[in-house]
Amino acid sequence: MVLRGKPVEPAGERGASLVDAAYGALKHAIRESVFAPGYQASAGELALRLGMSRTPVHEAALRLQEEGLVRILPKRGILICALAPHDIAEIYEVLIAIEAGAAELSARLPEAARLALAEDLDRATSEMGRALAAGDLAAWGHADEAFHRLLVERCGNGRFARIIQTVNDQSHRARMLTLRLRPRLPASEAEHRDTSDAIRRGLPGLAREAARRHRIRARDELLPLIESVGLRHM
Amino acid sequence: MVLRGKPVEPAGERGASLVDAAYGALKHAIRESVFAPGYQASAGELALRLGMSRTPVHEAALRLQEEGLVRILPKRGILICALAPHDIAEIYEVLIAIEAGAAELSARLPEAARLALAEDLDRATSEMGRALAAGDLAAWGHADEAFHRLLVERCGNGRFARIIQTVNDQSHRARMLTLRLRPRLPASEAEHRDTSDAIRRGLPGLAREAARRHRIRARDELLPLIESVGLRHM
DNA sequence: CCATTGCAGCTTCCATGGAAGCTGTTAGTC
DNA sequence: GACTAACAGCTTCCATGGAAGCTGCAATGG
Repeated sequence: MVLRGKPVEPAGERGASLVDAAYGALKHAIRESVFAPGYQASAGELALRLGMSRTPVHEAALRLQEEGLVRILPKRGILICALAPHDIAEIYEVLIAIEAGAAELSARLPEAARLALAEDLDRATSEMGRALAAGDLAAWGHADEAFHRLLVERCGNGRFARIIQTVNDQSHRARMLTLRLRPRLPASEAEHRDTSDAIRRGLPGLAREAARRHRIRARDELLPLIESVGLRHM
Repeated sequence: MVLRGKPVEPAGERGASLVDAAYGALKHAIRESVFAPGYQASAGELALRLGMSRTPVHEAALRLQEEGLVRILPKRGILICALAPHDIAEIYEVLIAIEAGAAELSARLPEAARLALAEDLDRATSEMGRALAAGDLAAWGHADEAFHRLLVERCGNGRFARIIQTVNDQSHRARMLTLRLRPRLPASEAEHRDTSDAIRRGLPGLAREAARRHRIRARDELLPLIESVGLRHM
């Protein structure tokens, strides 16, 4: 067995279970492209890097496979999955459907929760504006991510949050790549305000349409870009 | 270790892997209520029933936990998850959002695929009518299930199909229970026709709204029923 | 030169046993 | 009688080793 890289960060030991540690470390490594897509690892090698035996690594790989981040090739190894443009298109469809639903649900929350949520959403949107003015793309990305995460995590439907979490894990690498490609970043801000306003005012239909339009526009802007750049996988 | 029941069917051996066999057998057993919700099993007991060792059972349990069918309680055992009315509400929100998206996508398919799909959808709907006339509730349920499965499996987005598969696995037991409770089964038929017609004619907006209305009505009819019957979990 | 076969080296798959943790009960103490 | 502590019996968690399978290369036969 040959080690082809540096040891992977053991990732904070938060879950006390070795499986959780391996899961977190591997997921982090994949998200941050420590392992490039297409890389084929073996459980033994990863176990050595993480300082544990093969069993917890294998179980973590099963969880990651369930989420679509890796594929376990029987008797051959663990393959880091690549994303094709087609996958990005599918993922956007999921975002459109679920976030629209989440916005609608949010607009039906009790008034106090609605107002607090709209407040927090606006805070994230303002942060995007500041980051854009400062030319800080990374900060803009984080604030945008915060907005969308708030929307699904506070809408009251845990299954929505879970679904979004899964596709976000898959598409995180793509987002990092495309952040630099996108024109018209400012347009997002106005659409975010439309969404949070509708939530604040308790208008489910309007909130749903605003969230929907936002994601549809982003998709229609991004997909051609990806195709034109000729990214076959990422 | 005490055996509290008959052996579980080994379930067809389709995957050649013991993990797949265990996964299929356990999932089937849960869906068909061989294991009641709240039942707490141990990996050792299940392994004995399935005629294999604890490892593949444990790995199957991990997959089932990822899908929300069981919870693995550290050092205590495998708990079959129960569904509360709140979960049914969440699941219906997912169905509303995803199936509406699937209907829209289906209406955007190339004409040949659209026509073939609409044809198959109508066949399932007709089967529902026949079953209802014959008073065969089980057959009605199967045909209804076929309609909704066709809709998401043929829309072209594999992630939609996967999400629906997951929530269906969770809610299958509830569906079996509530089939007997529902009034106005015939209403479903007309709404199914609305959806398939819009798909046939290639009208995405109409298809989306038809699918959406159908699931919303079913939810608004079903949830109060469940609450009134006082089902705490199922 | 090309096709086939055999083999070496890798991998996962699965069984098994020891370690450690949780729960409920029982014995002991105030 | 009420409360605490220890323990027995259960469980999962994790390490490890043997078995079996896949791949690519080298040797062999045409």
